[in-house]
Amino acid sequence: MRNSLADVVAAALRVLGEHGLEFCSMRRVAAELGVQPSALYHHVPDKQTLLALMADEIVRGVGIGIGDPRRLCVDLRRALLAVRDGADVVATAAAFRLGASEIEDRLAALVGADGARTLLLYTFGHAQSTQTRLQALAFGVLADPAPSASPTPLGATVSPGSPADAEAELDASYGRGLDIILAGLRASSALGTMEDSGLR
Amino acid sequence: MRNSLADVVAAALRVLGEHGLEFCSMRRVAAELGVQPSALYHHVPDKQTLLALMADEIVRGVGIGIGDPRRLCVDLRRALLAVRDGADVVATAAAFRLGASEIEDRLAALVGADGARTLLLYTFGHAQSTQTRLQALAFGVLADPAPSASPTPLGATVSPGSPADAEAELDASYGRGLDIILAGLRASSALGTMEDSGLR
DNA sequence: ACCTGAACACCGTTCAAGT
DNA sequence: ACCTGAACACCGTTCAAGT
Repeated sequence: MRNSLADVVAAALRVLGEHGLEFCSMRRVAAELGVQPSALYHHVPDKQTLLALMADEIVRGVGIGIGDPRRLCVDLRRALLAVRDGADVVATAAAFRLGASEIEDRLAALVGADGARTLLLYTFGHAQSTQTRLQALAFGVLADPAPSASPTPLGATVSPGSPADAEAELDASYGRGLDIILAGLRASSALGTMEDSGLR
Repeated sequence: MRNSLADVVAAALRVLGEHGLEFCSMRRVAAELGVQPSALYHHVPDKQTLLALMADEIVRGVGIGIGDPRRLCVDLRRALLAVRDGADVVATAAAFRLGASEIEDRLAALVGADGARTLLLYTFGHAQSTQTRLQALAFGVLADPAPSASPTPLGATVSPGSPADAEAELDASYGRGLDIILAGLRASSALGTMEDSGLR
């Protein structure tokens, strides 16, 4: 045997990390393996399936042994941001396989199905926004050298300041939104609407 | 003159509605106008810009004269779901132009910047999930004729039941998540953390 | 089991040239 | 101002054939 399915997924993640989702084509993954494009179809039925396997790998081991919903979300976000365009890959795959994820089940056990869904969608959306924004910043697309009437970016309450601490502000922004949702879950469970658990 | 920018955007929205985002290529939009692909580049610098203009059109007029954050979100969701793949188009464009949207500004005036961001990301994410899911249902991909150990779909607390009322359950699912976030905003503003307004 | 080689039906974008 | 025609450098996927 020459390449296994795991080799293909690993190569795809390498291409993703080095070139981004836009250039993570079947042909480039094949080239990364030193193989013809058609060879990939021996391991995987189509590109969508390969992306789903990559998503599984990206979130593998997230929140193991974490019983606190807030820390679980923060850990998921960390995993999404750890690889280039990771949030996009996982969010797209999750849109098809929603409910099939282990993370959602664990979150649902802590805060209920509605709370889990709300937390996950928020976490995916914010992580996607974060990666898009940081990448644009790195490319200088959002250089914004006119500090006069700059529109307030989503997630930044004040002006972005130096490019380096934009990430810190995005982290804080995520945390504040997370706290809003968790406060809402506490309020709802206090009203007896939800199964109350894990919200101390 | 033969075609205006507005004609191009209108044609693109027609292609989107009839064939979906996957097949909404520059070449197909050109064919819809009876024109060569290269002709589009007289009106628009690239495809990304065209998608952004389509997004603007999809959300145009959303929440006009609506002072209640909940109704504003519901109205936005209605607009996203009104056109095929509308949530995808708007969410992708919004990821680049976050904060530049009028809707976000209006929402921010009602519930603060953090609340606005949280509500928007949740609304985009849930609408994307809804459209993906309903389309898969229509194609029979999620036919799921084995009612035994079916995994619980994200957004469905119970089994999907008949295909027709899946949409109603998704609407209700969206509403419950929305109420969680709004309850969190009320709790936070009661703590004096947020500027309190519009949350009665 | 894993891969090659060749093909099919597409993409986005550029650019000289036409009217 | 708006468009054509032709080209460039790509896509995902299929399929017979090789080892």
